[in-house]
Amino acid sequence: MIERSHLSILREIERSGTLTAAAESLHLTQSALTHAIKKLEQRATVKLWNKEGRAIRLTQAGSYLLSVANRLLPQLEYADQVIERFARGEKGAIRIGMECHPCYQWLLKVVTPYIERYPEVDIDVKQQFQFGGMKALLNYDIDVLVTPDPAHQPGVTFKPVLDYQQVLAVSTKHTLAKKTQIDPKDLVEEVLYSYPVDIDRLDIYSHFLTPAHCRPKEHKSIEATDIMLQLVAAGRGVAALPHWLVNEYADKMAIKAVRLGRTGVSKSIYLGLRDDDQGVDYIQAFIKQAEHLD
Amino acid sequence: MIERSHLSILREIERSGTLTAAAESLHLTQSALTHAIKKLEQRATVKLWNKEGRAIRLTQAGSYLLSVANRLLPQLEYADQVIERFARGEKGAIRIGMECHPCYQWLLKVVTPYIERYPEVDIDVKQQFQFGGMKALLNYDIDVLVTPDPAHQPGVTFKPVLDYQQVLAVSTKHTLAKKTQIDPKDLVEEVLYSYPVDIDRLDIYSHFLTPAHCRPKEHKSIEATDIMLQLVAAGRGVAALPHWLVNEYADKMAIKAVRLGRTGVSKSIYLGLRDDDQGVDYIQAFIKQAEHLD
DNA sequence: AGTTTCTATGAATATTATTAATAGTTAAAT
DNA sequence: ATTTAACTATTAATAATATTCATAGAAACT
Repeated sequence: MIERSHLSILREIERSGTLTAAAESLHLTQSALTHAIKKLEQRATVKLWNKEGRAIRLTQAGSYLLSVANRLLPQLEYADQVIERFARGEKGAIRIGMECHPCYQWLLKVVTPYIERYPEVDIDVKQQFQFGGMKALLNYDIDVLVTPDPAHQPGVTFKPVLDYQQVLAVSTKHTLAKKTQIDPKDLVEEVLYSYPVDIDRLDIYSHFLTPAHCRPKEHKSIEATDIMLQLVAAGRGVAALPHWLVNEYADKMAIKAVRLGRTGVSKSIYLGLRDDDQGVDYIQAFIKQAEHLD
Repeated sequence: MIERSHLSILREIERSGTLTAAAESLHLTQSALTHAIKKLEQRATVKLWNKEGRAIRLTQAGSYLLSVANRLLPQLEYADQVIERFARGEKGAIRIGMECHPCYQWLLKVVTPYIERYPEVDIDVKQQFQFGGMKALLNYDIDVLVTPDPAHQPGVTFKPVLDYQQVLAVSTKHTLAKKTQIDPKDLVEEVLYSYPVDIDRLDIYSHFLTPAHCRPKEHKSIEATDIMLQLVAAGRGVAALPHWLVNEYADKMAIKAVRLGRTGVSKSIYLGLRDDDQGVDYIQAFIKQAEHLD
């Protein structure tokens, strides 16, 4: 069994030419090195060096092993380095699962500064899960779950990272644009756009319309935020979205954000992660980055 | 420092799924394995596995190391095999130095059966040495020296492998072809062909002409045996060569071998090798092959 | 609940690696 | 030819490491 130490010895003896010098740079005594090569040759039952006086010269078998050493040692040394970076929490991968459509815009603001500080951490964002975000997390398909609905579950911890108001995005020319607040009944004659998710997971229903027993004239779902807001700007309908998202688009499009109800609809975004990963540096750093972004 | 054993552990745990089973196939107790992975993780200060109940699952760092294991272990295992073959004397290389021009034909007859029995041994034949064959041997430029002149030197041993008569090759139409033996004075009117080496290393001089104070009318040197014998067949001259070599060509060409002097000129070919290599199986086998070829 | 299977742990032991001390070689220097 | 300095080998002692034993604690299965 060729061990790493054997390869190191081969390489170092060849590099330095004498056992004494090689022992020195291997942080061994000359005696230890002599013992080591003796044992190696005995176990392999093959001579690796011919000793001529004090000169030492590789046999054919030794030359072969030296070539193995020169090929494999650098790879092992690189692996050491990589593991060290893992250990220092510098290296890794975060697979982020998104269970919250508009959060993508927000996530970008977290990720952008993060990847500058942790260039060795790979970021991967997934938006589709076969059995829901929580399952994906528990099944190690993702490492961080971005969601507005924290579900309690042993082994997973959620942290709120963003509080915001859900507002109604309307065209600046829309009659509702003049109001300071929207009442549920204001929407009964409107076309409402939303992302394609279940109605009971839409806050505009669960926290606003349904309690008031109202519903919009029509409800259309659409995936892309840009297009949704284009349609809103064109007066084709309204959409309930985070205020920061609407404000961002308000510069470029003829849209406006109006508060929902008298007190507004408050929401939070949570990051969920496995307790396993609590101690992982670069994940901690990611959470921190997200928390300090209000 | 990632050791080979660590990589083996990584791979085996992943392969078998449980520590107990992995320990078994690593020829360890479960306890030893548990201790080993604990120590590994401690030294690297990085978790390589997450234990969930009795299930075990690689962390990112662990997955990385596993990929290293899958890449490097096969190479180490192959190296083990190669070293074993070296140890059994099956594998190696013989660099043969030729100091004897006509011996090349003879060498072929040794090498041909040899390489069938030792397919893993590389054969290399060198004909030119900067400082002579002995120096080449001592300097590890060659491993075996084929020579008619064994020179005593500590560290090198010569073995005779072929005894033969040096004969005169003449055209079948030549007047000398009718003689049963050649006298030195027969050559004073002849053109003598030889290989391009020093005259004092040519037996026809040292053992035949010079003792009789004779010399040929003309002496021409030529490298290629075939062409030399073509010229002899054409009656352009005569050449002193081993009898077996002349006999071999006598089938195809109009040449004949005639004994030199009353008793003939006897020669031997020797194989020289370093005492170092005395114990090397495949070299021993080569010598044997050469010896049993008379 | 009981049983089996797996993992973790501490202490004892066995194995292996390393050293110190020293003698023996070799090559170079005088 | 002797001396010196540098290197290698060897033995016995010691240190470091790996492995086991015995056992307890979890988790999965019946």
